[in-house]
Amino acid sequence: MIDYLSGLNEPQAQAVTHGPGPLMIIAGAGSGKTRVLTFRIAHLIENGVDPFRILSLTFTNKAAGEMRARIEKVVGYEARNIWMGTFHAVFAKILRIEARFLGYTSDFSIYDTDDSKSLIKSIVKELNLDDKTYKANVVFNRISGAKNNLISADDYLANPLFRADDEAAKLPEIGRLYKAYTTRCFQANAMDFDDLLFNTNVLFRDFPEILNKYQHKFQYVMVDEFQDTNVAQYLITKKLSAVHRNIAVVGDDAQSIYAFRGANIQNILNFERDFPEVRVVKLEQNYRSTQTIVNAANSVIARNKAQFKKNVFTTNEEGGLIDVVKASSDNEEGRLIATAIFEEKVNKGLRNTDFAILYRTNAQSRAFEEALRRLNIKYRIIGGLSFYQRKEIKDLLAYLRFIVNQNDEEAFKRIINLPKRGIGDTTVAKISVSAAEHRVPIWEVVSNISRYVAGRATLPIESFATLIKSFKILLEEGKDAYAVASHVAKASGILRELYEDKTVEGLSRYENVQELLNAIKEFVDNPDNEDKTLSSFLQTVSLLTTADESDDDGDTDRVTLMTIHGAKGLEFKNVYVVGLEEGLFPSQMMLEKREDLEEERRLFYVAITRAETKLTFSYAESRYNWGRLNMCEPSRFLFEVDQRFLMMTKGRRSGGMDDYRNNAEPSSMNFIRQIANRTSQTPKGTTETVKSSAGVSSPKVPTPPPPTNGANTSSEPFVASDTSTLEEGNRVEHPKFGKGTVKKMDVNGTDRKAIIHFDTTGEKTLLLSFAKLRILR
DNA sequence: CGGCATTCAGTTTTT
DNA sequence: CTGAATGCCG
Repeated sequence: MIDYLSGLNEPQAQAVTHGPGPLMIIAGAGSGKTRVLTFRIAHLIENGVDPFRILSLTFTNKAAGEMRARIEKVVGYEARNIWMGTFHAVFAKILRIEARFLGYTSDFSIYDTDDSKSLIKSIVKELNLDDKTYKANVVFNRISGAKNNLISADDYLANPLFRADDEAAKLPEIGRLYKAYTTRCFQANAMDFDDLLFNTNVLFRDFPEILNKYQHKFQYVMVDEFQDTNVAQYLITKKLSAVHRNIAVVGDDAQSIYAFRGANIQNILNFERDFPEVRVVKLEQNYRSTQTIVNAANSVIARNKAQFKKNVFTTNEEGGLIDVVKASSDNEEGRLIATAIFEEKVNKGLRNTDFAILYRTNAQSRAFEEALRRLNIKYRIIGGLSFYQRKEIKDLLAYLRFIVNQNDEEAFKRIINLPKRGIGDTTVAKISVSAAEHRVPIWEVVSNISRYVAGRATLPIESFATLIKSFKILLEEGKDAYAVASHVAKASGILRELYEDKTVEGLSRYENVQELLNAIKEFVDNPDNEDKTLSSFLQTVSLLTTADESDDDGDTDRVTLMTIHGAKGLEFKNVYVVGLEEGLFPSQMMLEKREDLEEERRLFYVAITRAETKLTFSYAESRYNWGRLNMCEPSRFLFEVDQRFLMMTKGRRSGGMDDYRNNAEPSSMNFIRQIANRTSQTPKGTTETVKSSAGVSSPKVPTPPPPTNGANTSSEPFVASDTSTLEEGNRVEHPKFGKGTVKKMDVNGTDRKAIIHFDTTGEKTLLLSFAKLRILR
C-alpha cells in the first residue's frame, strides 16, 4: 500500500479517511482538492469498496479522465470500473439503459443547442408567432431555466406566476412554445442537454424500482465542483445517495460561476439541512500561489456579501507584485502580452505550458493569436468554435444520427438536401405537414413519399430514402461505427463534394471529415469502450466538453488561451488576465441587468487564483467591436483589488486608488493619467495610432469614476420609470450615466431605442427594453 | 428549386 | 466585419 497520507495536512487527511456518512469539503482555491478526491477514492477501494459501486461526478470528461489515471496509479487497473464522468454523460448512460421506461428508445438523439434553437424557430413559425418577438435564444433560455428547476411544460402552463411573468415581458406564448417543443423532442426521440437531467429525475421519480436499483448500486457518491450544480443535479444526487447516505461533495462557494445556467449556491446550505449528520471539512491552505496573489484574490472576494466563512491563506513565499499593463488598443494589448511572455521565457527559462492568457469572451482571442504567431510562440485555444461544431462535421454527424434514429427531425432537415438533390424548403414543409396530418413519423412519409405527397421532388426523395435504407442495413448487420461512418461519408456524396472543392477551406473541410473518421476509428479500436455501436459513439461525442478536445499533434508545449470559465480547475505559473474593461469584464449584460456583479467578481477571483508565481492584468483604452473602434474605461475590478498588490508596468508601485475609496471623486481619466505617467513608453513597433474621433461615445468631459462596490452614487434607491411613454426632448436619469436629454427615438419593429445625450458622458444609444431610466418631470 | 444580391443582427460564460 | 436570413429572378 502506498503511504499517500504522509504528505497531507490535517483537514486533507480527515477528508481522505472519512468513512461512511455524508461529507462536505469546502475547498479554497489551490488547496489540493483534486489530490484529496483522488486519494479518497483510492482509500475507499483499498478498504474493500467495489469500484463499480463508486459514482464520481466531475465537471468535464477530461477532469474525470485525469482523476481516473491518478487513481489507477495508486490502486491499479480496478480504477477503470469507477462510474466517473460529467452529470450529463453519466445520466445519458443511465437513460440509455432505461430509455424504454420513458417512451424513448436507447438510440435517442441528443440535441445540441443549435438543434434546439432551430427546432424552436420552426415551432415559432408554425404557430404564426413573430420571430422578432419570440427570439429562439430568449425562448430557449426560458425553457432551459424551467427545466433546470424541474418545472415541466404542464407545470409551467398551469402556474399563473409564470404566465404573469411572461406577459410582463410581452412574451405570453412561452408556455405554449415550451409544450410544443417538448412534444416535438419526444416525437423525434431526442433529448436536449437539459432533458438529460430533467428526464433522469422523472425516471427516478416515476419508477421507484429503478431508483432503488441505482440507489443500492452506488454505495459511495462523490460530487466535484458542487457549487456549480443546479437544482436538478442536486436533487438527483440526493436521491441516489438516500439509501447509503455516503455522499461527499466538494466545492467552493467563492468559485461559483455558472449561475447563468442554473447553478445554485443555495445547494451548499441545503446540503447541511438535508444531511444534518454531515461532517464539514474546510481546506483553507493554498499550496498553489504566492502570498501576494492569494491576498489580492482575498481582497477582491471580500467585497461579496453572499459567502461562506473561510480563511484562505498560504505559507508560500511573498512573490512579486501584480503587473498592470495598459494598452492603447486591443491589438497593442496582444503585442504587449506576447512580448511579455517572450521575455519571461527568456529571462526565467520557462516553457510555453507555463503560461495562460485568460479572457472573458472567446472573441478576444484574435489579437493574442496574431501577436503570438508573429513572435513564433506556439499556442492552443481551448473553447471557441470546437471541432464538432464545424459545418462539415455536423453534416456527417447528422447523417449518422439519422441512420440511427429516423425520427431525428433536426438531423433530417440538415441532410435532406445535402448534397443538393433538388429537394427544397417547399417539399420539406409538405412532408412535415403531411406527417402531422396523418399523425405518422416523418420517416414514414419520406420512405413512402408517393403515398403522401405528389410533386416534382418525388424521385429525389425516393432515392434519398433508398440511400438511408442501404445505410441502415449496414447498421443492422452489426457493422461497427467506423465501418458505417466511412461508408456513409463516401456513399452520401459528402466526401466527394468536399474533394471537388479545391479552395483552401474546401481542402481543410475534407481533412476535417477525414479526422472525424479517424476519431471514430480510434473509438472503435479503444479496448475501454465495450459498446462500439454508432449509437454509442454519437452519444459520447455530443457530450464532449470544449475542454475535452484532443491536444492535437504531439507538440504539447503551447501557451494556453481560453476563457476564465474554461480555466476552472487549472493552474499556471504565469497568468495574464486580459481585457479588464468596463462592459467587457464585468460584461455589459451584467452591468445592464444591474445585479450585484457578485458572480462576475467570483469569476475575477477564479482568474486570479489560477496563477502560481506571476500574475498580470491588462486592459485596452480602445477596442474594435464589429469593425468600429470604441473607447473603453478600465474595469472597476482593477480598483477593487487591494492596491498595495498592484504595480504599473515597468514603473514604481502604484500610489493606489485610495482616492476612490474615500469618494473624493477624481475622474477615472485621472487614474489613466496616473498610470500613463508610471508606465514606460510603449515598446518600439507601436505603429498603431488610435483615432479617438472614431469612437462612438468619445466623451468630452471625463467620465465619472466607477461607483464604489456597484452601488449607486446617489444615496436613494434608483427606481426605473416605465419607458413606454418616452418622447424626444424628455429629461431622463440613468443609474450609471447620470442625467440626460432624449435626442431621438428609434423604433424598429418591436425594438425601441432612444439616443440620449447624457450631460456628463455624451451620447449613448439605449435599448429601452433593457435600459434602467427614470423620466424626470 | 437554386443562385445571387441585399439586409440584418450579433459578443457573455458551457453541458 | 461576418455569417445568416430574406428576396428576387431564371
